[in-house]
Amino acid sequence: MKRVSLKDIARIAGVSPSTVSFVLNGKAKQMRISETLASKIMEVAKKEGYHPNPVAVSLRTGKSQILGLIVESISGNFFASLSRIIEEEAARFGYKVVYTSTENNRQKGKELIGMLSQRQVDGYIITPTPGMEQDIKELIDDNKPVVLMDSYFPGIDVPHVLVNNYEGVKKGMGHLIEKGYRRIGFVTVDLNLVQMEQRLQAYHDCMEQEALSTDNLVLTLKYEEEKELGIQQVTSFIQNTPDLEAVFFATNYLGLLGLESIHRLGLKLPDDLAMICFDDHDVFRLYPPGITCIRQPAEDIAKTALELLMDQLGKGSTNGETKIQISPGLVVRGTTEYVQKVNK
Amino acid sequence: MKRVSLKDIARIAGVSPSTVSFVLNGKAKQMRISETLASKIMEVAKKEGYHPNPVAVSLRTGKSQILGLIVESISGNFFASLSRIIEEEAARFGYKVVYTSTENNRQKGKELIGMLSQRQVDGYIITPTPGMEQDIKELIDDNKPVVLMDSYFPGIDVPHVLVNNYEGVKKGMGHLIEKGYRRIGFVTVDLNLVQMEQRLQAYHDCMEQEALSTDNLVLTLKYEEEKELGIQQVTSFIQNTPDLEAVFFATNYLGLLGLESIHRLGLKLPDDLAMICFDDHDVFRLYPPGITCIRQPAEDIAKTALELLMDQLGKGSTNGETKIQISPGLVVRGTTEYVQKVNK
DNA sequence: TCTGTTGGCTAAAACGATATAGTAATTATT
DNA sequence: AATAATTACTATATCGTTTTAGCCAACAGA
Repeated sequence: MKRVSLKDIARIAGVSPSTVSFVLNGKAKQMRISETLASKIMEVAKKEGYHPNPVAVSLRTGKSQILGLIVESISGNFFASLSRIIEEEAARFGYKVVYTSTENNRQKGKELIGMLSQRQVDGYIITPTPGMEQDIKELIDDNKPVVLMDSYFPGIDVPHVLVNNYEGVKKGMGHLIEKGYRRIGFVTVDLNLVQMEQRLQAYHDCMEQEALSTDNLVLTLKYEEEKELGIQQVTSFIQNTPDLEAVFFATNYLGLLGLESIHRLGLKLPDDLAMICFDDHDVFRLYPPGITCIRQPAEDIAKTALELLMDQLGKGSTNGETKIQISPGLVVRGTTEYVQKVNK
Repeated sequence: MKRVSLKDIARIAGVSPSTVSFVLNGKAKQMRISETLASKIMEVAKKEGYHPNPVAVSLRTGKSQILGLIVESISGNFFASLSRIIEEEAARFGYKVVYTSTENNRQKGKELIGMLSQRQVDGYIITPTPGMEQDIKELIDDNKPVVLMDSYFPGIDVPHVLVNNYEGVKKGMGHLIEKGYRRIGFVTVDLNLVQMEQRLQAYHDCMEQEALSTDNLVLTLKYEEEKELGIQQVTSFIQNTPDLEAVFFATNYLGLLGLESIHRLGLKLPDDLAMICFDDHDVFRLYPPGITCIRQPAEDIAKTALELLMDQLGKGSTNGETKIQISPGLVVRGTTEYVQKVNK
């Protein structure tokens, strides 16, 4: 059951290791190895069940055929499906994917560094968190192929793909307003990331456009906070905001907190309160009456991210564009379907 | 920004690479390198920011310090938390973890082989699916360290850790019966795995013990089936089973199907039907009135699995036992709390 | 003085591949 | 006929480590 090495099959075929290497790497004619010998070598290799040792290849070539995927959280089905698609796509290009998540070990950016510093990967797909800016800068200074997903840093020039956050919120707000809601609250988090800013900005713009006040209608939670504390803050926000008709949650995590809060307050969706959330979640589909949300097209994002990375790795279909925003979809469910509100 | 190699720091320190290697691997006194030289080398290494190239180490030693984790599905929070804990624990022993899931590429067992065949990992933690038996046999014949998680093959002698499925169902059934439910259905899947058999067996035993019939009360879905088809089957099962009072779902995936079915039938939990599920899920906690379930102690399972693996890798706290079953917990939520039923 | 031991290090061969620079034999060019 | 060019391969260095076997002093024993 011993692994056969290239040397082994060279010995068996009665040729030199170099020859075997050339043949097996498809450089047979380029190195003008005769057809007969080439096919003989192929045969031997197949018969002996030869598989190159990727570690040796990696050491020699400096390439690992591995991509590093750094997500915020492996659980959460947005990232889960992202990962799955990326894995599939990467496989088509002959790459494997290794995952790390920043949420797990709370050192966030630092865990990333650990991963980065071993430099074995050929490219990075990263969903950035605030602490990472410096590390990412280092990566690109180092000429490592990097693609940012789901967010980006305005200060650094690096390829990225994310959903059009502004458009997403605008769609959601348009829907709420069309349904007759006017007193619309917005719950967000103090994450210093562009996508969060864009979402909030879109909210403000939409409200302003309708000449609606946003005073005391925005709740900003702290990122590093306990879940329970978040729930309490949302609860009191809902409770203490007069005439609140609808709440827009800026992330699905916030939406889940909101669900707990609403549950505790004994409010009925959407009769007592309408809700909409940026980003979908299993729970939103199942939790009656279904939570209306802005859905990020995971498949598009993942595929695009991989394309951008492959471009950098020289396997690209280079269409040139490196900063891509993808249109999100509005998924209307029960929490915005209270008919009475329309006529109010 | 170039990587510094061991050779570099040897040159800088004015010694041979061997000496550096010895010092850096803590073999200084064993190889009787003088204290002064040793500390000088350490200093240089630190100053130059030396990190050994894991690829080279791996090639030379044949060890990668990487563990392969093969789960059924990366999404699903049972596996998500398993992975997280395993990653943490592995780090304490100096191992990294790479994930693969069998669900993603539907070739299941075959995807595994791809992973296995590259043999770069030092050990395997696997949640087995039916097709894998042969592959796992090969692994252990090959003397690779393997631990099975969440299930095992009675035919092969390999360390494993899983929840005590029999006990789990028994707990759940005991709870239902205590609450007064008698017409209890059981929804399972035709997966040919011990844990599924044990769950079903426990159900039958419990019913028999109470002298209750199980005729037409068991629904077995096909594993490879479309989700929608599953929902339809569960729906018609619930609809066509007279006097059905409660349903025990054998996995959380089935429970989710059940939830959809119940939702579509417009039944109210637990008034119209009680439900309990093996294995917890985010949705079960949030979906009103909360789904009662049997919870697998993910942390215990993960830690134990890693211990078993470390035993095989010679870093063990070897207590000898290699086949471990862990007691599950009963999490009572709203779906089994319909007070009227008790007095029925 | 010669041999034996020990201390303190280094040379060099792996690990399994790839890629550059040859080499020997044949064929083409002038 | 002598040189150049081509064909069909091979020798060898290299990637960055680890590890076995040695080497050279210095010192001890006889």
